[in-house]
Amino acid sequence: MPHDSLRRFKADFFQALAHPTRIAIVELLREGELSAGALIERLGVEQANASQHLTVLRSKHIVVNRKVGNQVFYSVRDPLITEVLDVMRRYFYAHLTEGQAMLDEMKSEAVTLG
Amino acid sequence: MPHDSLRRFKADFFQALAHPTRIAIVELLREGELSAGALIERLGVEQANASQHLTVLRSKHIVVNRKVGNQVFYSVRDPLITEVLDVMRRYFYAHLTEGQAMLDEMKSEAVTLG
DNA sequence: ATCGTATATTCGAAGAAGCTAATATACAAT
DNA sequence: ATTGTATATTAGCTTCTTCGAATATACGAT
Repeated sequence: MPHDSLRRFKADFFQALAHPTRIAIVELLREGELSAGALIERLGVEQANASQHLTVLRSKHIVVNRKVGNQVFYSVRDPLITEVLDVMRRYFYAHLTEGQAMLDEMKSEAVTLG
Repeated sequence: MPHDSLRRFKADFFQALAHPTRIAIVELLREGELSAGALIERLGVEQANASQHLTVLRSKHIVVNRKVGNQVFYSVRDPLITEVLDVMRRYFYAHLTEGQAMLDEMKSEAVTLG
């Protein structure tokens, strides 16, 4: 099959986003960088677990980090990623009759994110 | 954590695309519907395997199918999905210094897909 | 040097996803 | 009714993912 290594690359990217916590991380970083600690607090998951998810996102170059003293600040590497999620938002919105509970969440999210 | 079921939904969607063969399927269906047989031939994978991947895409409503006699024709359900992949293409193109072999593939793919 | 805080890594268990081979279903044609 | 073709499903195995608990590293403060 041609284009195969390219498709592996694409699949890896999708795989990186294929977890609710990792989506939450990217969405939290929407407005700018946050420390690992701040992320963990907002995510409400185990420290080790969050760190593992950050490792996944880092390894696929979806987020980047910089160290400041004791802390590590994360941010999304490329605004295109946020844009991808925005296009997807339209998609999800168009098809959310397939899960009514989420529609309500979606509306309040719309208020938050504009 | 709020928005969580929505994020599960999104994650499921990404998960559905997190495999090279399934990406290939969606890309093959770009120009219109194809029978399962035609897909399998172009994919060059085991019949059962392709069928399983189609089941995954169907279960996440990414593709739909219609039966015609003996055959089953698949198509992408919503053009937005193709659009998502197009935005991603820009993303991949912007970051493909991380895998040089793919850049060449990408260029020939650009010829094919315009 | 020691202690505390922030973050990362490793390990082992549990579950999910993927593959192939085999079997099943559905329809067409004879 | 039987046979052939197209597609789907199941079973068993292997590999990948995720998690929490424990441990390690890095840095700052005392």
